[in-house]
Amino acid sequence: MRVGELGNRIKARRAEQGMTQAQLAEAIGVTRKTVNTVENRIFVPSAILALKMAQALEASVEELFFLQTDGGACGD
Amino acid sequence: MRVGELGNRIKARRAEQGMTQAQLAEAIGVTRKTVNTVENRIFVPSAILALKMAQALEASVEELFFLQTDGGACGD
DNA sequence: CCATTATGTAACGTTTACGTATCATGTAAC
DNA sequence: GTTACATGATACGTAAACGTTACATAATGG
Repeated sequence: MRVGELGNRIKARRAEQGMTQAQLAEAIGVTRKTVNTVENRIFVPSAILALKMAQALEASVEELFFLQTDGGACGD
Repeated sequence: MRVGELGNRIKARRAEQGMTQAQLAEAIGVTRKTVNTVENRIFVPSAILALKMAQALEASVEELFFLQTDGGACGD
């Protein structure tokens, strides 16, 4: 599975802010599953969700999410 | 209809860069319809598309897209 | 008037985001 | 061992993103 086009630094930013997945989910009005699956790159979030996550984690969208060429050799 | 949560400045940025919808679409690898419908807020783009559009238009995602409270009184 | 270009929009189909609910795992405290 | 918390992951369903194709419209220029 795995998305492969969109990388993110959600987990790291969350840790820096001392937030759990559940707290982040609550802060932006989605379920914990949504935070979890985006964080683990099961699916690509909408622009709205990306903006909200960035806002809640006090980062820019570009700091939190980034496109990746998906060369392949990168062990997850 | 209308999304109502996500505003954008795609048209203005496109004009500044002198790009048509078709050119922008080609630049980011989607159809013109996709550019058109996102620009006119028919639907919310994915984070990938938002990042690519921002990149192609030399803007940040936050410059190009923004959350709106949808108060209503704000004429587009 | 006719051709071209940029844009808006609609129908139809496939894929996928996201919610709800649930279970499994690892860790820490008791 | 069990209670609690944080995380990972699944099955199922609905709604929406996005592609393809096509047509309508305005603005421009021959």
